[in-house]
Amino acid sequence: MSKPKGFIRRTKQRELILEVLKGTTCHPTADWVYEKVREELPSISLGTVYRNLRSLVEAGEVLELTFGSSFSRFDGNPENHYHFACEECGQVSDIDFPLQEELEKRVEESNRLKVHTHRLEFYGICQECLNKKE
Amino acid sequence: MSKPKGFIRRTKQRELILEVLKGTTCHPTADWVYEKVREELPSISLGTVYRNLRSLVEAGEVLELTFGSSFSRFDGNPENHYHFACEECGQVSDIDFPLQEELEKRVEESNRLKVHTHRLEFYGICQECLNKKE
DNA sequence: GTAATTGCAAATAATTTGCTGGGTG
DNA sequence: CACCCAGCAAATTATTTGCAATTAC
Repeated sequence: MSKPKGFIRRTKQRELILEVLKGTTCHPTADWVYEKVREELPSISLGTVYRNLRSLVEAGEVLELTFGSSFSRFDGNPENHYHFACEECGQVSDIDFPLQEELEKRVEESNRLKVHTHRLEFYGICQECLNKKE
Repeated sequence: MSKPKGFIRRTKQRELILEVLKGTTCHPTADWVYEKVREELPSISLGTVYRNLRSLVEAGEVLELTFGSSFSRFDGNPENHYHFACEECGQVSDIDFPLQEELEKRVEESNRLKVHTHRLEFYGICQECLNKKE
């Protein structure tokens, strides 16, 4: 019991991946990281990059942001509103929360860009799953 | 030039898809919509569902939310912070904006659930792309 | 030594696309 | 009757996984 359960061994590959991530302000895709690390360590495989990114995210050392189109969910209400995603059962539900229009204005003021819309969502455990747990 | 450019023809398939979406509070995946519409119209194909969802989103009649894992971007900073995604060039950048911790509390209070974290991002045109346009 | 980790390649999973015939405006 | 759109299947894209060899601790 000396090693914590999710013990992560330190390898050249993992160190390089983390170094690349810490050393860039762009928010790279897995593939970009792969190409970058390959400059140092040409033999690394894409699978290794994916596996390490996953474990780094699980270890809380790296943030993952999902964009793009996969695993989309659709909502018949086209007005902007906010969502809650349960980390336990995967359900996504609308939440009753007023639209924060002023956030967009504040972002436009402090950063020089044009905001069209924003997306806000919360992650946690839904009521049903909370009930099941006790 | 009488018809608007992105003219959308009305078909049985599209009507059914929209009806299914408007008639549910869950936030279905494309596949769920497919199964549901198939109860009415067994001959519909999954490709048609995808194509229609896409055009409905483009027409602004439906919201698309992306969850899950595809097209992830990674961030070496594991602290929660907010992002801006440029709809023109696709770049994702950090924005300088204070963390709104109190949002989580407010959601927990008005809805009975446990919030672990939240995600807030803004979409629009970045400064560089704005400059290019004029 | 042993268990985590690697590289490689094949497998998945969600979504998109080419084609050809059919239905809408 | 032109052209958008359907169905079908094959193609893409991002990501995951099985396996045998390797390496960190």
